[in-house]
Amino acid sequence: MWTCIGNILWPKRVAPTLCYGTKPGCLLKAWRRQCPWLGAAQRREGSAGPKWQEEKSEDGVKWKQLEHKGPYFAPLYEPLPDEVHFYYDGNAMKLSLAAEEIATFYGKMLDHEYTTKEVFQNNFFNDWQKAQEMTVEEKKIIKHLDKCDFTEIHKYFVDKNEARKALPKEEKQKLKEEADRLQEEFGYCILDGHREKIGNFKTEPPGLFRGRGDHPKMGMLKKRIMPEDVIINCSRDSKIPEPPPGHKWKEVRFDNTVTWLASWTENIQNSIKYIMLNPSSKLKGEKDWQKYEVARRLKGVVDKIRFQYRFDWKSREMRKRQRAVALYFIDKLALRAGNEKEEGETADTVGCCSLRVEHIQLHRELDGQEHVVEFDFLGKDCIRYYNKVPVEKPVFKNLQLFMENKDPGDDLFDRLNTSTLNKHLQDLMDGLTAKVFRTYNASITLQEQLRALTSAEDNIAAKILSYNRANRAVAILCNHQRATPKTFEKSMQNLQTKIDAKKEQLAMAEQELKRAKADAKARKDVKSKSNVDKKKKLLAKLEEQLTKLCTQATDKEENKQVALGTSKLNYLDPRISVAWCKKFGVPVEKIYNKTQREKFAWAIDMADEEFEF
DNA sequence: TAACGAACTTAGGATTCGGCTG
DNA sequence: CAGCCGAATCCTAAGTTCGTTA
Repeated sequence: MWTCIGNILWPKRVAPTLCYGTKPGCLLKAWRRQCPWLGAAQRREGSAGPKWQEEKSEDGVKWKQLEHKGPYFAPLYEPLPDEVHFYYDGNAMKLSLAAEEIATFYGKMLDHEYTTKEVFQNNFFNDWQKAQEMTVEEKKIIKHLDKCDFTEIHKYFVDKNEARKALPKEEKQKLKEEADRLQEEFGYCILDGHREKIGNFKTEPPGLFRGRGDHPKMGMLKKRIMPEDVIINCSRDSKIPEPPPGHKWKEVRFDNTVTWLASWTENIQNSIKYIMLNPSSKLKGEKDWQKYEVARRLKGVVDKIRFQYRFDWKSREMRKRQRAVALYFIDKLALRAGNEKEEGETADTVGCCSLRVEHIQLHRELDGQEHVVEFDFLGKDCIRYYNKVPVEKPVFKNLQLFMENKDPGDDLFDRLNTSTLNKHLQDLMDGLTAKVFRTYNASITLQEQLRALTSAEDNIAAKILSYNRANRAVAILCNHQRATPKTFEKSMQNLQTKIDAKKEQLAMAEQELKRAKADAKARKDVKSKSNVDKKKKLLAKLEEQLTKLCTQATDKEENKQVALGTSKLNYLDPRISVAWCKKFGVPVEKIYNKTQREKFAWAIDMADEEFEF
């Protein structure tokens, strides 16, 4: 009934239908009822009775006990050796400690494209010149960035890196052991009696802010986090973490309605950063499970919702029409919700609700298709979304209406925002928000594609290729892109060389077969006949190897700019993959690596081959 | 109801690892 | 054994969502 994964007992094969159709909150309760270390086992020990369980199901409570060591702080800045100089206007200049540290941030990045951007340079220079970073004298001298010469600093760090790489084995081993020791000391916490891995146990080191895309704040100084900036969260009765010697925490609090262990406010966007648990933890696993259960509930009502929004395309109310068209995009194209963003604070990116007129173009007819919408905008992380989509006629007509008398920079959906959209979705299904559609459509697509692409008689390699294709279909739907790997051309060439070599071998084998056949015909003895068979077999083997290489090449080419990891990690119900593995005899290790197996431990244990999303 | 803040998930690029090859 | 390459891991930015406040 129960099974131990890592150091946690999980319910074995919780029937997925058990919680189907209930509120998200009920999932947790069902889990708790069945999870021994949350319920029965504790009671048996007599340490906690029903009262404990009651407390546990208290609204918003995430844990009962939390103990940890606090975050790890990287060592302070080490000044440059005397022979490494910074030059201003051709003259060597010894900088104050603070100013020098910031100079090294820039120097280290010299061969990065960032440092060629004007915004980056200006932001850096502005922050560098601030009083608390540069002394008055330094500020008097250092007036222009283009007179600053960081090349010696840059070289120093490049050399240092090389030296580290060239270190003898034992030295490297020592460094590794030290890192392991840190992981051991700071990398875990005790949550409700179980040792759980922390996701990010180090505070973020200082440096220059690297925003994505055209970020107005790129190059600004990201300050060093000190214990005095950090809030610790743990249980009241636990051993309170010790701040580093000579320091104090900003605050120690005991809030069991949140999941973070420590937090601080970051100085670029003034937002809060958190130390949280690793995805392998029960806390995160449970959350993940819930997420997919909500998506599965959407499966039950999605037809109704689709009918409803089609109906709303004809509504008298503009508000409703816009909502219905937006929802159609979110559903059909898996667009993100698209919150409004503060102008000038971040890069100019949009999602569905924040689309502007300039982001779409309408074509009554395009490439032989009717009512085509051409999307072209920058989404999350400044990744371009470009797509030409034939839409249903009422959608097309509505879009024309929404765009009437508007400037390119105006909102397409001017009567809509994410909050009103989500409010509406909440009415359609408990727990439904815009992002659930992405999860649902991703997972259902994987399931359908796997069904369509997998043949039971295929070998393992072919099955994995099918899996990757299904995975890729989802990644394309969700627009998960990556920069073409730097080594792509080269590795593609290598593969091509292999293919060519194989072809040559094949041609040779063919000739040999021909010769063997002729020989057999002439001699008509057993030996020459068996030789023909041998050559035939060799030929078949080579042919198989060639097709394998060719599929590999196709796979690689198709994957050039597609990132499979994001959907695998965040959108695909792992139980679909696990069930597929079991059904087709594919070892789960072929699909999930070690980290992924840890994250999806709950699903690997729970799903049998019958599982259906 | 808009603005803000908090908490959490999702994201791609950078860095490191580890196995293979010449 | 160095040097290369793809995979794994690390890193932290950038989203979504929801609750609170003015």
